[in-house]
Amino acid sequence: MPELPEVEVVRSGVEPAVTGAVVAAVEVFEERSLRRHVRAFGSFVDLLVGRRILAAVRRGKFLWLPLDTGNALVIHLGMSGQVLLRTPGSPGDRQLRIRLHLDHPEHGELWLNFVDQRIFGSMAVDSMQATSDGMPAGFAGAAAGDWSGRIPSQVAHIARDPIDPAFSSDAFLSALARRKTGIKRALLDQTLISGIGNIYADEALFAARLHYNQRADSLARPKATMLLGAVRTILNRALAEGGTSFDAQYVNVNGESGYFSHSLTAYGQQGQPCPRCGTTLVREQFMNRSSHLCPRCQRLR
DNA sequence: CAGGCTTCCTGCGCGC
DNA sequence: TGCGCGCAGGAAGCCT
Repeated sequence: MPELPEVEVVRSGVEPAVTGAVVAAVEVFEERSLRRHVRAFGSFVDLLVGRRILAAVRRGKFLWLPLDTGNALVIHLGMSGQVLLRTPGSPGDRQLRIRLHLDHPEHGELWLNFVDQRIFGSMAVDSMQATSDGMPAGFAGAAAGDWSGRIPSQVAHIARDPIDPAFSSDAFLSALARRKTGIKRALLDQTLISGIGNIYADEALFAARLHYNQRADSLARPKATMLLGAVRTILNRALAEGGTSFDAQYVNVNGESGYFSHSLTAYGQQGQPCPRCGTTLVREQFMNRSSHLCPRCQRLR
């Protein structure tokens, strides 16, 4: 469920704690949380212990911590993943899957707990490769370094997200115009545009008055441009509402970090009147998940 | 080869 | 009260 804004909250929250820290030890409590770690590349623990973390970078819903070896610790939260910072000796978090013991030159020793109920999330150490366009691989706050133009290999196929300065609106709109699939499928396709999940897809489609199954190639360019604008507006609003400080992240117990539900006008609002026309909002099954929409404002054309 | 379906997962809430 | 089922959905991988 974490989408771009929630992952960015995690990134900005852990950034001060991990940047410059050395990994002193690693505990893996759940092997399935390493599903995306390629064992042939080396032992997850061995590739981390003794290494210094250089930054915290995000593209879409993917987060990675570049290491002084040139590799990166790749983190994906999946459906239910959380990254929690803890004082050493703290009582164990429920569903704790992996723990990193960090030694930070300023903050001292701390634990980075990877908690994940459904185990759709994962951690992996991966090699890095140059970005195909030579631009910074993702968002890293104000930080920059040799790692900036490099991306973990297993993230290389993920498209840039719409709030990335290097995101090409033109290329996206052109690709959209060639897609024969439904517009919601396209929005959720992380190789086309990243960072959008079920919740913000529904929000953006509501704002743009589009039915989830409207074919992507049927949208006139101005309509597609308007939809992209709606996506950006919604993601930026959630980002503004989700800002969490280092201290807040440190003590955050539930760590769910958002779902900024007060700003949702479509998702989960079935049965409520449409804010535009008063028609009752509905929930429909689509792609094995639910879509929330106004049957009057968002008609299939 | 684009498109789309299946699979992986656990906790919670609901109905009987 | 307790059991079992349905539901939540990100993304890899497979099939058509």
